[in-house]
Amino acid sequence: MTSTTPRRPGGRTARNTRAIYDALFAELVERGHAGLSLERVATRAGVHKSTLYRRWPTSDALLAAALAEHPRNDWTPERNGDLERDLIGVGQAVLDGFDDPVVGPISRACLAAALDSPAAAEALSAFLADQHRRAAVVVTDAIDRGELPAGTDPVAVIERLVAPLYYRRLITGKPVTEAGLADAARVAIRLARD
Amino acid sequence: MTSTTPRRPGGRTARNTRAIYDALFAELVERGHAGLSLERVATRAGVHKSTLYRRWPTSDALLAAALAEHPRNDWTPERNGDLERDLIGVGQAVLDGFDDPVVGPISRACLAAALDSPAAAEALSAFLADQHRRAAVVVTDAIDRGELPAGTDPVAVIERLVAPLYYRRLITGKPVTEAGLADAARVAIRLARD
Amino acid sequence: MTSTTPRRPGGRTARNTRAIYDALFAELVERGHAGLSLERVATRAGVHKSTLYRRWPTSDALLAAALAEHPRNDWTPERNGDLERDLIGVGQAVLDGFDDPVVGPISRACLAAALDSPAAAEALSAFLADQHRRAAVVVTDAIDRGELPAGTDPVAVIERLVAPLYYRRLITGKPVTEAGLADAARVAIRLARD
Amino acid sequence: MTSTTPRRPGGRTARNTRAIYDALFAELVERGHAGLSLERVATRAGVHKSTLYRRWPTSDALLAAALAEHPRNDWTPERNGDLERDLIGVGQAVLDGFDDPVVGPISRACLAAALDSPAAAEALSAFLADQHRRAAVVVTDAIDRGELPAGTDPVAVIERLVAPLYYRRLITGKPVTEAGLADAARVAIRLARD
DNA sequence: GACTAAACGAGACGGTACGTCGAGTCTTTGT
DNA sequence: ACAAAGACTCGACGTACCGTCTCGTTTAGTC
Repeated sequence: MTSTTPRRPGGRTARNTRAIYDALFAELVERGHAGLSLERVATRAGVHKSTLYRRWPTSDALLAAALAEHPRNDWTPERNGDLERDLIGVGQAVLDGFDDPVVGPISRACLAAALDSPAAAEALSAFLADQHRRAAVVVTDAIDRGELPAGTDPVAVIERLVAPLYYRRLITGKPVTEAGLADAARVAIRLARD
Repeated sequence: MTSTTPRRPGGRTARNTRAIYDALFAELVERGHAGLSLERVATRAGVHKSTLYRRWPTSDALLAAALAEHPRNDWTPERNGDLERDLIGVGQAVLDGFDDPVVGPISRACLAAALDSPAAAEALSAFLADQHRRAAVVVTDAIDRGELPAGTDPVAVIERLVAPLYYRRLITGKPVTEAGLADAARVAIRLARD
Repeated sequence: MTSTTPRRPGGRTARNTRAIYDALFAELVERGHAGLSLERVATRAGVHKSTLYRRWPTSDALLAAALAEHPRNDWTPERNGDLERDLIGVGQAVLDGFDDPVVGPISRACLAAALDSPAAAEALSAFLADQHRRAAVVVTDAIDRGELPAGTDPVAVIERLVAPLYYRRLITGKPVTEAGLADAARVAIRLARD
Repeated sequence: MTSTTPRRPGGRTARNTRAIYDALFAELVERGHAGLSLERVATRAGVHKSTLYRRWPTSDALLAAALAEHPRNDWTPERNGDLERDLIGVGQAVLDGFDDPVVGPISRACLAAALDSPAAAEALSAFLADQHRRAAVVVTDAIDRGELPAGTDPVAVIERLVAPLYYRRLITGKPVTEAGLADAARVAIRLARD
C-alpha cells in the first residue's frame, strides 16, 4: 500500500483514519473527484491538514488506501441455483451501485482517479479483482452443477458480464435496459460454453 | 455545444481556436487530465488566458468542444469481406489507440473528464456514437453479404465488441491478449446470428 | 485642456458628451474614484468604449474635462450686506457640498484624482480658482462698503475662510462645528483688516 | 487597526512585515496611489502575494497599518522660545515634507487613499492627530511663557496653522510663499489670543 | 505509573492556478 | 471604404489549495 503505516496504529490514530476515510468519501460524493480538496477533507474529519500529508503522499494514495479498506468488501451475490438468474442478479447489483447516491459518485471518482494515477489504478484493479472473485461463486456453482465445463475461468465470465454494463453506463453514458442486462448475461454464458 | 460560438469567427479567431485545441491536446498528452492547467494551455497556444475564459466557461467545455471538432473523425475501418477479420481489425484499432502515445492519454483524459462533468460526458457520448457508427459499416457489409440476419443492429454488435476491450484495458488495467480480442469478436458475431 | 475637442461638436457628439459626463459623475457617486471603470461609464452612457478612448487619453483627462464643464459653475453666494454673515454663508455652502450625496463624492473623487494626476490637478485648480473668484464678490462688496481696506485681496480672504473647512472635513476627517465655521470667518476678516 | 495582527509576531513574520512596509512606501513613491499593485509590493518585499492577503484584507488596510507604524513618528519640532518662530518652523517642516521626494508622494498617496476608504481615513486621522499632538508642544511652551491665555487649545492652533498649507499645496496645487507661511502663523496666533 | 517517542494540532509560508475584471489596442464585418 | 463593435493582449485582482516547515502539545505503548 502507498500509505505510511503508522507505528502506533491504536487509539487516536485509528480513530482519525476512520474519520478521514469517511470524510474523503463524503467529499467525493458531494463534489466529485475533480472537486476534491485535502484541506476540506481534513477539516471535515476534524483533523489537521498536516496529519493527512504525514500519512499519505498524495490524494491518490489516500484514495487508494481508503478504497482498499472501506467499502462493500463484504458484498456477496445471491445464489439461486440458476446461472443466468444469478448473473443477472450480479449485474443488477453493479447497476444499482452506479445509481446509488453514495456508491455511484465514489465509483466514478475512483475510476477517474485510476485514469490519472497509477497508484489509484492499482488500487482499483485490486478492488475490482476482489469483487470479481466474490461474484465468481455463482459461476463456480454452475460448474459444480455441470452447467458449465470444468475448465471454465469463473472470473472471466464475470468480467464478460460486467464489461458492457460499465461501458454503457460509465463510458458511453447511456442507460442499460433490462434486455441489455439479459443480453450481457447471455454473452457471458455463451463465452463460457465454448 | 457548450462553447460560446464567436460572432466573428473569421481570421484570427479561427486561427486561435485551432491553436488552442492543439495546445490542449498536447498538454493532455504530457500531463493528463488531472494536471491540466488552462494557463499553460493558453501560453502554449500563444493566446491570453482571458481568451480561453471568454469563449469556454470551463475546462470541460473546452475539452468537449475540442473533442467534437478535432480528432480522428475521419477514421474508417478496413473492409476485407470477412466479418470476423473486420471486427478484429476494429478491435485492434481501438487497442492501438489505447497504446498510442498521443491518442491514449487523450482518450483517458476525455474519459476522466466525462466522469466528472456532464458536459464532457455528453461530448464523449457523441464522439463514441460517431465512432460506433463509423465502425458499423463492417457489420452492414456482413448483413449485405448475408452473413448476419437482416434485422441485426450494427451498432450493438460493435458495442459488444469493444466493451470488454475498454473494460479490461481502461478500467481493470489489465492487458487484452490476442485471444481475448478474438473471443470478443467471435462472441459478438455468434450473438448477432440468433 | 487634455481632452480632444471633437471637430464636429454638434448633434450626436454633443449628446454623447453630455451622456458621458453624466454617466461619469453617476459612477463616481456610486463607486468613488478608486472604483471607477471606463467600461461601466461607456455602458451607462450608451456609448462604445472606443468612443471614450478616441476622445480622452486617460480617465483623468475625462474627469478633468467633465469637471471643467459640468457642475455648479453657476453657483453664486448670497449677499446680505454684512461680510461676516456672507462669509459664513459661503463656508456653509462649502460644507453643504461635502455633505451632499451627489456633490460630496464627486468632490472627493476629483480631489483623489488630482492627488494622482497632474492633468486632474490642473483641472481642479482651475475649478477652485473659479469658485474662489465667484465667492469673492462678498469680499469685494465689503471693500466697496468700506468694511475692508481697499488693497485687500478678495480671493485670499476666501482661501483663508475655506482652508480650515477642507482640512478638517476632508483631510483629518473631523466635523466642522458651527463655532468652527464662525471662527474661520472671523479670523479671515480680522486678518484682512490689518 | 485594520491589520490582522499575526499570532506569532516574531522571527520571519516580523522581518516580512518590515520588508512589506518598506516595499509599499517605495512603490507609492514610484507610482503613486493609483498605480499601486499589491503584486509588485509583494515581489519587491521578497514575499509571496498570499502573505499580503492573509494579513491585510485590502490594500487600504495595509496602507493604514504601515502608516500607523512606520514613518516619522519620532519627529519633534524645534523650540526657540518664540511662538511665531516656532510655528513657522513647524509649518516649514510640513512644507518640506510635501517637497521631499519620499515623504511627499507618500503623503499624497495616504491622502488619496483616505478619500476613498474609511479605513485609510481613520488611519490618516490618527496619524495626523499624533503629529498635531507632537507639534503642539510649541504652543504649550507659549502658554507656559504667558504668551497665550491659559485656556488655549494647543492642537487647534496647530490645525489652524497647517490647514492653509495643506489647502494651497495639496488641494489648489499652488505654492506656499514665505509670506504665505508667515500669514498662516499669524492667523493661528491671532485665533489663539481671543 | 512514569517516561519517551510517535503522532498530532496549529500557524505561517512560498507557490501554482483559478476565474474575473478592467485597461487599451487591433481587426473583422456590415453597410 | 470606413466606422462600430467584437475580439484580443496584458496586468492585476482576490481566492483556494497545495505541499512544506517549525513549533508546541497530546497520547500510546513500554519499562
